[in-house]
Amino acid sequence: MASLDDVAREAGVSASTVSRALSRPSMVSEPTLLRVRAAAERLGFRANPAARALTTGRSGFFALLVPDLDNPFYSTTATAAQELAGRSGRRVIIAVTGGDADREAEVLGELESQVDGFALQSPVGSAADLKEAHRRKPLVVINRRVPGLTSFTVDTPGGLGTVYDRLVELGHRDVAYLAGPPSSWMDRRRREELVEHAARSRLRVRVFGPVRPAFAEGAAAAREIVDSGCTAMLVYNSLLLLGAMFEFGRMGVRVPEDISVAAADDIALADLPGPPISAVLAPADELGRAAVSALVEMVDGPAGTRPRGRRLPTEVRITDSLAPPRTAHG
Amino acid sequence: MASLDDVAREAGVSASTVSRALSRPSMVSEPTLLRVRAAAERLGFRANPAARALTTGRSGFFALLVPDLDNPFYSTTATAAQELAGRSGRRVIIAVTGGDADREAEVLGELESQVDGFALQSPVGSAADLKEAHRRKPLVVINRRVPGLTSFTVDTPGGLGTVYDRLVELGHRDVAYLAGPPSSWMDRRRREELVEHAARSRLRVRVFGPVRPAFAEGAAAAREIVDSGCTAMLVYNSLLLLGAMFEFGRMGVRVPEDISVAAADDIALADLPGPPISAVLAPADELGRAAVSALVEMVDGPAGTRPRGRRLPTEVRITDSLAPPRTAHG
DNA sequence: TTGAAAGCGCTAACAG
DNA sequence: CTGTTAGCGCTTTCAA
Repeated sequence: MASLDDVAREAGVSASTVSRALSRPSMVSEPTLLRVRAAAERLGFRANPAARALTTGRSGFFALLVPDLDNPFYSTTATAAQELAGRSGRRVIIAVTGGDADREAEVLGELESQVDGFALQSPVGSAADLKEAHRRKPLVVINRRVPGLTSFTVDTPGGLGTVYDRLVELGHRDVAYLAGPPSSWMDRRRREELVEHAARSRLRVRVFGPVRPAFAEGAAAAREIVDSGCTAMLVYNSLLLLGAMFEFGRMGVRVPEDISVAAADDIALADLPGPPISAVLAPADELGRAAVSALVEMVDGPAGTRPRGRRLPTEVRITDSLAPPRTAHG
Repeated sequence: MASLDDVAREAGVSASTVSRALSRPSMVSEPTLLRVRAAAERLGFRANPAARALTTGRSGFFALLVPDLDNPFYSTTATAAQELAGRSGRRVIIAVTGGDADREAEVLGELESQVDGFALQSPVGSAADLKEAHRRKPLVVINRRVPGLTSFTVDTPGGLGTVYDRLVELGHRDVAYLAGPPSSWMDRRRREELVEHAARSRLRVRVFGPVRPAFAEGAAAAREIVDSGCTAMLVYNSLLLLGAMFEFGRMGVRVPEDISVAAADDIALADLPGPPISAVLAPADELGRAAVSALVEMVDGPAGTRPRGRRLPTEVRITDSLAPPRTAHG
């Protein structure tokens, strides 16, 4: 593997000139620049990242902590984050925490010296712990709002509100909500919104779950929800909804004739054949990109830079998967 | 952040002694060891990975290249690989290639100087390119067999054979195979097996697809398969099968009364309510762990060590999702 | 068993 | 604009 010195020799300049030419081209004269580049090219030079990290104190890595990779919402965020980071020559280390607070803290500690910043997807640790971690390294939070930290969330509760309104309009009174993991900040927010809506309308909401956001869990909950007599079902995420609808199919329960359905995100719901399903569309990829941009700002900007977080808007897709309740037909 | 020197001062020894105590404890006397450990503990010392990498030439990172993270088979492999690597203080960098050969090569190049070895999940590059990459860094292949490289595969074709046999026994003659991505080596192997089986029995096999292994694609293919008159359906993976069954539910097609089904892996099929579904169970997590162990061997062993690859056995689960064809009933 | 010293490959003052 | 000089924090001979 060619080193900086090899390139310097090849180009007939000093090592520092090569270093400058390659990382701050504007500090070098045109002809030198070209000569260095040519030499580097010829030798197939690639800067040793460890050496660079040692001098600069920056590794070029960001860590993205995710509860799991099976949830397509997370894997979408992760893929997008990685893609954007790659454009500026950085890499994203994805670490799976299992949604466990201890594991999360552990990973944070282990990675602290290896990365330039952290993005935490739906972290479960206490706000105090997260802020403490942020004192040591730039850190942004995804899918949860932590005062004092740059947070990126999606306005899913607002979107759900729109869906509730539509259900009221259609004449539903008994609505099921199939809840996601209890440790999820977003699920809490969604339930709050739901309770609020229920309070100011004739809507009765029955909460089912909480469950892990997996296909099989949605399927497992389907019968109970149907038996409860609810005429509409809102679901924590699309994976659960698909699972529930899968079971509806086997049970002979029809959508929307027998039950109206909508989910809180639409990963995997897209491109489904047949009539589209109502959903609150959350830009999972946008979330990943926003987190990375913020981290880049924090790392490149003056120390202590703390970019504003954002709440990304959702798109509410209301389709014929919402219909008047059976009893309302007569 | 405390450095080795800080610990040395705190413990009243030299930096080299601290280094030895922490990485090769047997080279240090008992009392010194204890003193050093205590000092390190007190200061919360963590070795700077960049410095260590610079001297040793090893980063402690492995790279795992995966086509995508949405496929639960891959995310399972990745999670297991990461978990096992963590136990020996190593990390796995997951890089998403999109199943694109150019991207795969690019990532291989970019990461070459950052990692100690590569694990390639279902790589699409030519065997020559993979071998070339292996000359530069330890490399193992998952889900594809490349002569001359340590490869870990699963005997899914063999498992599928068992399923075919059962279908023949039950009296099926027209079987559908919903194929996965054409670039997939495993899909090719499965189709070969299928053709072979068809040749030596009365089984007629119709191939549908190829499709991306996604839920929606399975759903999209369902109608065509039913309309084809096939009485049984084998599917590239469980995600596709779930999608197809989802659509069957909406169409009123019953399993197994109207069509028998089985899939080539069972991620996401497990824990489903109702009667279990026939599947060739592939140990995705075992694959990830095998790859990491092999890499560890290669890195720790003498240069040029090349552990034997393995073909992991599958478990064939045959259930009532396979039944005699409708026409056979009379 | 321990310490001193050199050096991994790069960047960043500091002169010139 | 370019070269010289010091390290970054660790591991590893080599001597003691």
